[in-house]
Amino acid sequence: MILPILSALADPTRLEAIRLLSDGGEHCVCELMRRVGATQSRMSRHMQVLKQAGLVLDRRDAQWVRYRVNPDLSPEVRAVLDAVCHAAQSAQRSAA
Amino acid sequence: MILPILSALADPTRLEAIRLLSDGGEHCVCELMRRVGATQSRMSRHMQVLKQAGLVLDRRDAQWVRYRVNPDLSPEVRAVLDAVCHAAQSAQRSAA
DNA sequence: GCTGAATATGCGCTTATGCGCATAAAGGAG
DNA sequence: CTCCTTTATGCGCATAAGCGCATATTCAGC
Repeated sequence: MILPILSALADPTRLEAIRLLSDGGEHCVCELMRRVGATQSRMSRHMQVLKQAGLVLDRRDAQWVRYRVNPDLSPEVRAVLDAVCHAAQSAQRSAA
Repeated sequence: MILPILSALADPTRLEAIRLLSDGGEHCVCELMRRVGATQSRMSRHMQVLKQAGLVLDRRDAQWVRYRVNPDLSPEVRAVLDAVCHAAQSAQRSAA
């Protein structure tokens, strides 16, 4: 279903987080919270929401938890994510 | 900004409504409410949200108000909308 | 085992969201 | 002017969402 996906993306903290993850790499919570400007608990909870929506996967690595975009997204959902990230990027560019 | 767009789309009633409008035509509130299965006030309010987000335009025609997808959406937003509608349609197809 | 860093979670609070109900407003028909 | 249809809106309510704070949990290093 696309609705939980949209709900998950419709939040500034989560949108920024998944935009950062869209470089294809893995990023831990502490890095995301620094770059997004969120507190620890807030960042953690938002990542849970993205995970629950199936948009991201996490992996324990020592004391860190590395998040990445779910590589097995359906083509349809993938297209939505790409379009959203592109639109977010364009908006940011024109604001700069 | 893409965030209000996503918030507007992240609701079942609104998503279904804009999916119906995505045939490119104009549709009045009474038709939308029937096809979506919503009460009148609910439908009216949801259409206001879509309008506020810039996704749709409305036009008074006698006692009806005809809604249509905003033809002047930026290409980026248009791409998001298309991807979302396509994903919603696919989900519906596989559920049938 | 102890300490510190990284992450998750329980709790209470505040605000936003969606709803129904009733009513107002706008316009056509007689 | 009156009545009917269509649409919008004020109001109150119930629930969801997001937040900070404190605390629990997990793991590495000593």
